[in-house]
Amino acid sequence: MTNADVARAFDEIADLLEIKGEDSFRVNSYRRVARSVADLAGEITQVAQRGELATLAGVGKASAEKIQELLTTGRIVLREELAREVPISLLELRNIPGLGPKKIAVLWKERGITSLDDLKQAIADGKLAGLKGFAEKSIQYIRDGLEFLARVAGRTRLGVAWQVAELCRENVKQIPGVSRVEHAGSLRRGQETVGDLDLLCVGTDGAAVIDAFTTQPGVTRVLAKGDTKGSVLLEYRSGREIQVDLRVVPSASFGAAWQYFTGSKAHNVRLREMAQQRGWTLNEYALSEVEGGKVIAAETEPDIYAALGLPCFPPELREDRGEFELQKIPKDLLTLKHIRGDLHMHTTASDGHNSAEEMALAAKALGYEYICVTDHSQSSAIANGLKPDRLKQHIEDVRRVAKRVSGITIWIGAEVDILGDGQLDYGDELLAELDWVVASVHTGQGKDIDKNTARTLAAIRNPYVNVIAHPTGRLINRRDAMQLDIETIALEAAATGTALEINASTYRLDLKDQHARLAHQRGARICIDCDAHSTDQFDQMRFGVVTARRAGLRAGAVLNTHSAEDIRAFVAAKRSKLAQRKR
DNA sequence: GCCGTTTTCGGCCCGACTGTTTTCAGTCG
Repeated sequence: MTNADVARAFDEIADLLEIKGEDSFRVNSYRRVARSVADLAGEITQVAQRGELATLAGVGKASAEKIQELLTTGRIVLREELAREVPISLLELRNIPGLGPKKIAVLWKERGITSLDDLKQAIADGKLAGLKGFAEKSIQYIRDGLEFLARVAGRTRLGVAWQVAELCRENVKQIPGVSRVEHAGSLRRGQETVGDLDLLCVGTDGAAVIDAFTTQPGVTRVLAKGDTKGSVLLEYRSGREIQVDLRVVPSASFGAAWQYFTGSKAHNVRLREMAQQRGWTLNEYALSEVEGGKVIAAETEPDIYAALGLPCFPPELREDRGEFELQKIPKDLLTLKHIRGDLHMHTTASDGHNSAEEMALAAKALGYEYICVTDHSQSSAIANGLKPDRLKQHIEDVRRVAKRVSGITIWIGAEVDILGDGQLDYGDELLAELDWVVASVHTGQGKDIDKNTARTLAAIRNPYVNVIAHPTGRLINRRDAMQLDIETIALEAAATGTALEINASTYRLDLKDQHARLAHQRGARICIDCDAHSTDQFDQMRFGVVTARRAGLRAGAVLNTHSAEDIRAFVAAKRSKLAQRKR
């Protein structure tokens, strides 16, 4: 049973209670438990074994018992009782924009609708006529929503969302009277996927700005349009749409609005509670006194946080995952500027699109001090992996490039497959000729957590392996992470002097934020790499950095913020240490 | 259902927009 399974069960209970019309505070407490478990870096099963369930935020005695019940029996009696009262298939309807628990309850109780198909049929048959709260416009809205669901499945990857948001920002900047435009929402917080895009702007004539916004190229539907807020569906690629919201706010309250719309929701709830304790209220316009409405702070985010006695949290940390316990934000929290090189990339020798020289020149142009070329090993046949003789030739080729290109250190390494039994795809003698070795699992990711963990541990113990790349192997929106005991892996990585990667490809972002945080806490060094297959993919480093910031990593914790000398020393230390151990 | 340097009971964040409303409920973020 995974953390996600447990979280889903609690979310379902919350959904069912909500449709049933249960007290919203009770509903919220189940959602809180779901989020707490989903955010957990370790395994919920292990927390349960240690008897520490009730120490999780939002988990009290009753919830702890239900988690335990789920882990031992595979079911929660309350959930099954609810499922007997409320058809579980009703939950599908929650994905339709505009349908919340109340309206779903009406559809169910008044018309016997229990599923998406029921709903489509009822609309087609005109059965919703005369239903309270469902006039013609609402029905059309639901019709559109059903279509939207069919077209847009799920959340958009950060990398894609970022590009669309930048385009949108440029469009809004061009609107007359607009003096400032910023990203907000989960995009600004650097979440790995985003549901919609939030933009914030200062403009002289709100209605005119929203008017221009809702008629920009690519808009397929206007969801809302007022004097200060507009919401549209934007087609950014044929058949792919994303919702974009724009708010127009006064410059004097920009900070309050930016803070508010950046979220996260949970972070803001905590903040407003703190305001309340001081007799203040916080909304998107200002932090102000409840009595009389005197404004305490509004213009900038730091003003607002400072008034509440808090440091101005970087957006990436605003998730209510413990940031409020921080006294101050470390000055050296990782930024893109700290990154001095990239140690995982591919060239035309395997499945990349550029030569080693082209990659080196592109990296040099970014100001990098070093790179390592790491093409695929022989088992990755689809990726044109190198057999030993080809690798030997490749080593010579890259060494020649290294001599030819000045101003950047060019190392030769390999991304070596970790085979099913934990053995590596090249023998130690060949690995010893490389400057740096990336090891990763590409095939046979099974369901057995112990097996997966043992396989990776075996690779970590090889004296030549310097980093485990994309440790869980997930592909966002495509393939789940392989079950892995990250804590054990991190401890062994720390003990052996092996780094764990944050793969910055926006398909991966692996380790993810919470895993990176745990790995760092257990002493493992983190290395952030783009896994670039072409020169333009170096720009994904920003997303790796954002992920590291969400993990709270300071520059020093990340290996490739250090000098080339330090990297060499890191490699040498492991080789000599494990060689001694063998003796 | 959770939680507590004002509390073990009584609270639990806030506003815009929409549609169907004669004054507001529901949804959303």
